Amino acid sequence: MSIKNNSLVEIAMERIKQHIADNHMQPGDKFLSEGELTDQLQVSRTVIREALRSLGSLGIIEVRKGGGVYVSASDFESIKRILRHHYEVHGAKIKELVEIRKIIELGALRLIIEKDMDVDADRLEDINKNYRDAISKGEDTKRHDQLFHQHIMKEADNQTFYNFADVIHDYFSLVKINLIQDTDALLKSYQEHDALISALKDKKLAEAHRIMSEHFEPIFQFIRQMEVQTDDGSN
Amino acid sequence: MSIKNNSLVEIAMERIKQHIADNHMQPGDKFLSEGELTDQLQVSRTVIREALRSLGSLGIIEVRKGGGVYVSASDFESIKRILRHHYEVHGAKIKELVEIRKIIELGALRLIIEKDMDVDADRLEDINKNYRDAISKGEDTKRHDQLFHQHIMKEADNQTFYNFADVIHDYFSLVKINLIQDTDALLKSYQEHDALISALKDKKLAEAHRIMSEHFEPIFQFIRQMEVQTDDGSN
DNA sequence: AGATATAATATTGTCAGACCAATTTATATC
DNA sequence: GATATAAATTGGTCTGACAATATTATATCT
Repeated sequence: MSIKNNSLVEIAMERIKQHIADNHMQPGDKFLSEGELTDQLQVSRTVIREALRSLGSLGIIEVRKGGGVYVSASDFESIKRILRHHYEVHGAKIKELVEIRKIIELGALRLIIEKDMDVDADRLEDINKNYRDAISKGEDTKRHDQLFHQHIMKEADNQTFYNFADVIHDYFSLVKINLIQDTDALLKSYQEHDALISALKDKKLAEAHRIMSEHFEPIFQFIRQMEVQTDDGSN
Repeated sequence: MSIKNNSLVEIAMERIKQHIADNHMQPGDKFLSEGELTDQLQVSRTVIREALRSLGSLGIIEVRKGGGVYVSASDFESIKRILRHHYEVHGAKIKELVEIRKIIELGALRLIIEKDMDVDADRLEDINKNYRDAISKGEDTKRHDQLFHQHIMKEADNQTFYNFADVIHDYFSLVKINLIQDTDALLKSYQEHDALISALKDKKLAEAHRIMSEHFEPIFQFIRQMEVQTDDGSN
């Protein structure tokens, strides 16, 4: 409150946010139109439009041409956009991102087991079977692998955690990695998934952690190789 | 690329971002003015202004009245802003956030020990001594506690991880928790810090994890109490 | 009466021009 | 060469207009 917003646009943004919060508006609810806002806030349409445009790009509201203004579904799409731009301009340190992903996945296992959640083992095994089929048929395996890990995240029963993990994953997916895995490596990956499911069923945290750590080894090894090749001090 | 941007504003935003990325512009660099942009992109000033306003709120550029447009410092300040908005409008689930913080801190310990980093034990002990002094003097202890944990994050030698941890911490700090700790609890916290330093020096991961988990217990206990009190189904 | 097509209205998108406010740059003065 | 003043640049806000799209009301037909 003690912050003085110089521009009318910032004041308008604040007022609009306040209106959403005060009225406990939910995602999808229809908001005031530009005209109603100009009347209520007593500023020009220019100001209202810039405020709405900003809030739109922040993922707070959604403006539909001809349709009006709506409270936005509050996923973290705008955060992903920022990180995408950040990556395009400044790049990313792949090793750091993989370390983060490992921490997140280990964390998910911990949440599941410490909170004594019963995982949907059937679903996980189903996903993993599709993974194995894709491997043997030589199809695209990446999708199935991602689905497996994504589903583990979901089992952690923590929506905020899941959202952040999703943001990290989106950030990580920008990095193009040329890690080619042969069939043996893929089968090993499949077996690790399987062992992971067992460990989760038996609620053995240390075991699950050990398997997951092992599961991350190939990519760390790949990174180490890349670092040796390009030891020119860039990054 | 295949995404069709309907509005001119979105196209303009894309072009502007592209210009920053292509020219490898650094934070602080002067960008094109509104006039120059209207000339180059051949759209009205309205469109340019809404695009710049959006990019400004995303933390990609900074617009100074009378001074021009500048490439913004690219830390994660804008992400924090989004989460603040998100919190103001939709609130946050404190339990989920604490779980995330625990995962992050455990992850930091893992990084330090697995990467065989030698922690700056002197610095950590120094910080912790100040923490103890504040406790005995009845001063504000929170700052010292935060400093300790923040410094552990830094020791993990992963800037991206540190940035994300900082974002989470900022998000968490929005939640007002009325957790009053008496001197005994605070002293226990201090001793755990001390034990943590020892475990890090000796590179005992399991031990460090055990202590950190114990360190998080009081707040989890507090949350459980709150949940019992307000079991009316709201969140 | 109910479904359907059409017209009217509401709402957002873009444009142009004007003026104010703040900053930056150029100029004049000491 | 330093300083004060004037001019030019640049962003902030307002107004009015028209286009594009979506929603709502109306008329029409079965």
